[in-house]
Amino acid sequence: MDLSNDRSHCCGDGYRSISNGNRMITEMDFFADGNCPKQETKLAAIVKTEAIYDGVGQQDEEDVNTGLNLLTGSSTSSDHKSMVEDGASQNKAFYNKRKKELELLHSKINHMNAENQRLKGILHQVNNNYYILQMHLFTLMQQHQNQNTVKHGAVEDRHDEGSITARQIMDLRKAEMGEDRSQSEERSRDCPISPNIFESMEYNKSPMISCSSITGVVPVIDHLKKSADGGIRDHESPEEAFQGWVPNKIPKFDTSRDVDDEGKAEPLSIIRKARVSVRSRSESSTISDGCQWRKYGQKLAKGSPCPRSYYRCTMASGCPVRKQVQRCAEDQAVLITTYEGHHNHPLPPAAMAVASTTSAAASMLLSGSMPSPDELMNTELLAKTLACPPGFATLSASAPFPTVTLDITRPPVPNPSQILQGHFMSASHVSAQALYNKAEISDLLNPHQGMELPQMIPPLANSTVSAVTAAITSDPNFTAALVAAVSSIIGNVQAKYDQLN
DNA sequence: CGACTTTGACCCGCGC
DNA sequence: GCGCGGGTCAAAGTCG
Repeated sequence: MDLSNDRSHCCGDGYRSISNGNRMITEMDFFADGNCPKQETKLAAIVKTEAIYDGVGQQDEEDVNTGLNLLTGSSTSSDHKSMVEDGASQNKAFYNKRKKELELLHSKINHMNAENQRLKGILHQVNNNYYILQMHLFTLMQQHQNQNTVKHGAVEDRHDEGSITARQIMDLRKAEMGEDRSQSEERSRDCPISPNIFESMEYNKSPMISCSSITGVVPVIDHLKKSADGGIRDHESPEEAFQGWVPNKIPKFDTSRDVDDEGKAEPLSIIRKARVSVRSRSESSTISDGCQWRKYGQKLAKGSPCPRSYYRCTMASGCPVRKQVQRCAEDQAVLITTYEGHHNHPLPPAAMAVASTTSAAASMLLSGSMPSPDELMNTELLAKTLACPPGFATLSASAPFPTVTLDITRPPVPNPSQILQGHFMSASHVSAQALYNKAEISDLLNPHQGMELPQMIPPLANSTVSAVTAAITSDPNFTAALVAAVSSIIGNVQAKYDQLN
């Protein structure tokens, strides 16, 4: 570019930019100050910087090396000095190039951060909508239940509808016992189920220990509860939000959690105390359910020669989940493991397999989508619902809390895939037969794997059980299956909602 | 030495 | 009010 013919630009603002497609060429006119050097330096002072437009568009405004000697005003400098300055100019050009690349990356990072923030906003919005829907659902269910209580009374209502929710059970008992508000609060641990409902229950024939764990479904219901209260309370920490196991001493000091504004017992509080008991045959003292447990106590329960062990989950500090392990008095080969509470941490796949089983059983009890307990006791529809053999699942009310017992010590049924599906993926779409087949193969390859795993599947050997668990947890569809299972549980609530409308 | 188990003591709810 | 039983705590013991 011949600047000799461009003097008209020299005394302007000193800068001139030429846009050329995606390339921005900037010229800097060092003669702009009006103090034009002599004619022999007319070739000096051309500065070109090139910046690549990245869409965001930042024009370079930086110190640049002119590559020329602007100070001497003479072309008679020594050759040595010229060589040194040439090297310096190359270094500076390299530095400038790196700096531009850094700025380009910085620009891209900013762009990605902006996108990340946008996605976070969308996620937040979706979550909010989800919580609002949950709140609406629970409010409708509560209104519906209150109307039925006023019109018909809880007992008649139960028969009229052919179904009963956990809340209805609890309210029924309160109505029968005539509890006042303070009593309700003080007796937050009381059995919510009327004893006469379950007088003929199978529990009396096969004693079970009184504690258990529900993982998976309870957080959802807990959230319903919180939503109905107008959202998560400000004072609630994340740990409190996930609180599942309520130690005996805590309700005494914090019964407000279970009592609403009207002083009625919180309908869903009992849900957190629902329990799932698993009866299985095991030689070891405990069953391996994928979680880490720490024993914190042992008692010799009255009426049983076998001590009862108490464990707490140690996979995360403050995890409220407890389990009790006790051998059956009648058949000491049977190990009864009872879970209560829900984990406040992610579960490993192996634990999720068991958790999904207990969750499915608990959801049948707690979601209200099942027939009345009377029907349940007589026809064991729960077992049918869970695709399990007769006698697999029973509902207990003799214990202080509603308890579902999954008896997996029963004789085999013709279709093992049905058992698999009922035990592990009661609500999933995973092909149980495929899992069974995979398990059989795995069993042949590794017959002694995981001998301490729970005997979840009577028709299969212990090693096969572990193989099944491994097969499930290694299955690429496992996550999808879990999602389907949880969706099904939530779907039970949705079905109830649809039924009410 | 830390993690875990054992075990007696303690707390609390409930029935009498 | 008292005793019983279930559940939990915490110090002591055990193990790797």
